Amino acid sequence: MTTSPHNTSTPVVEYEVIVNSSRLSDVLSPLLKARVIAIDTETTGLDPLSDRIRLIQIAVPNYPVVIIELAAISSCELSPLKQLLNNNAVKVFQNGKFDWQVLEIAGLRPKGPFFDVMLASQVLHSGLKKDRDLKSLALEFLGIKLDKTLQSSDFGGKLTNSQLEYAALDAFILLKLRARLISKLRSAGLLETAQIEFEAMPAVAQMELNGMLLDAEQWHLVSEELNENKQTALAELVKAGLKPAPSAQLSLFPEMAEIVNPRSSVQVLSALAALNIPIKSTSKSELIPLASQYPIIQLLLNYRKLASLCSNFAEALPKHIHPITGRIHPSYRQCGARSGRFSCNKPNLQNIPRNCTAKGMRTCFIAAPGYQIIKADYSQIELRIVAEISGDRRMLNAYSKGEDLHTLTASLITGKLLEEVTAEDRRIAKSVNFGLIYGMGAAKLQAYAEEKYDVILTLEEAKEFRSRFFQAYAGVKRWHDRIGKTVYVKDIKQIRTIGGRRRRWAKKPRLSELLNHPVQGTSADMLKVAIARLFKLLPKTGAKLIGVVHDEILLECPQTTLKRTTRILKKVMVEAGELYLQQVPVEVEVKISSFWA
DNA sequence: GGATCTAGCGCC
DNA sequence: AAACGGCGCTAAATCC
Repeated sequence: MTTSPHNTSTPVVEYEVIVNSSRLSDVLSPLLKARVIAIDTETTGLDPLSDRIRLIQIAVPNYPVVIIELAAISSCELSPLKQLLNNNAVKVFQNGKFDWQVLEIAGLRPKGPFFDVMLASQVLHSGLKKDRDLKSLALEFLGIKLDKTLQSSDFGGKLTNSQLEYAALDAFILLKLRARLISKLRSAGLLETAQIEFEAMPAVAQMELNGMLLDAEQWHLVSEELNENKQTALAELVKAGLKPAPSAQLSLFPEMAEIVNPRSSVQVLSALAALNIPIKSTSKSELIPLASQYPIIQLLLNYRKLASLCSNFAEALPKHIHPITGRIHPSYRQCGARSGRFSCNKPNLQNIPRNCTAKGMRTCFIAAPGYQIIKADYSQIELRIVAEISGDRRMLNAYSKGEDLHTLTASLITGKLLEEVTAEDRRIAKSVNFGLIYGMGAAKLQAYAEEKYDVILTLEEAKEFRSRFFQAYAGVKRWHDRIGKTVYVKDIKQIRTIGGRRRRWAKKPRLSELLNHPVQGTSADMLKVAIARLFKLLPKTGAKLIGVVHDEILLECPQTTLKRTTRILKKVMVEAGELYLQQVPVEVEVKISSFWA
């Protein structure tokens, strides 16, 4: 076998194909003693809910790879396999989330501890652009060239020898990769971070299978409301005088000359120029300051927002309802963001609008009959982490006394007493707090406050609030200065969270990125630890993990266990937070409802 | 004509 | 001296 890092030829792997149950038992029994087993599956497709396993490949050091033709074994004779998947050996996967899902559905749920070579490599070079498919990993870490042309070949019919060789090699290579990755992770101080990922993996896999239930009728009503509003907005826009600028090209097609597409920045730019409204771009930040002066600008912003809501959400989501389960099963990538945060797609349920219609879009996600949705989120977690990392005395003090930090900031930047702070002052303070912790400048703060919090500040006010913020929170200022030196003096290109999760940069990072990672990443670490622990505790409650949104966990819980489940959820989340926050209390807010509240 | 990039929207 | 960060999706624009 040729697997030295310098030899780039594809190694040849011994294997045996198992097509009957008596041989299955014989072949698997010596493997039961192994400490580490690598597992790969070949399936009839990529949807765990509708496709099936064709092959299960199992690789153990010093044994030929076992390739099990699953269909050839009757389900009552799978016990040797179940025994192996359920023992205490480390199970090595590439993108184990998928294998876990197909095995779970086949009644073959594997038991940890797990090692996922994809997650391990993502933890290792988080922030750098690297491919994470098995072929790339084999080449990068082992110097082995894999031929993946067979991966997309048809595993549904009669299998060729080269398909079997490919399948065997895929499993075998995982053992080599794990060994190499462990030593890389250890020397980078990333074993603990990788462990968090591995333990969260089955929770994520189960969460995807669980999915969320969308009330299609309510959704339809919301869509209609939005669509009507959009049509009205368009009519108003035309009435206000949005029409194409005269141009030679359009005059050739008079029937097109009457309509401007408000979503086309090119057309809008020339149309507004014809109305003598001077803009360089059609971006929101450029338009907002002009909205009070020109009514048409406000109408344009209004239309664009509605059009985007219609196409992005109203029309898109129902297409994702799964024909088998009737639920929406998005895909979560646990190392999707460079910070260690989750990303979510197909569809992205992490950016469903909150308050865009009378009824709301999130409220259309409902619990199944007999269930309720429990939503729990970490309270102001990023600010708490900033307090912990910066060691700012005033922030630490405020949080330890259970004070409201936004009100405190409002008092500090306006000079008012705490009890004199108005709702408006507090909104200003929120924008100041969230904006300035990562070093936002005064001009951007001004725009940000208006866009997100409906607060109008002059540039002078924004400057003043900015300087008062850093005076009031001198520890935060010192933290910024300290990290700033590491960029500009020490030229560092990596930084870590409290738990040690690393982010790297290929080129010089921006200060704001260096400030951000330890905060966002620590919050992600907490969430992952929490869902990993929940995965072990939830089965006895009958509750299911159905979603995560950065600092929020969503469970669908039987009515009968609501109290107990809520207690467990809260406890697990607080304890996960306390692993990282020593100086700041961790608070979790819970809401229970029949829908996503 | 299809693939890719950009702008602008949503979320934490 | 100046500086928010992290995502995904759709439609329009642009590239090849």
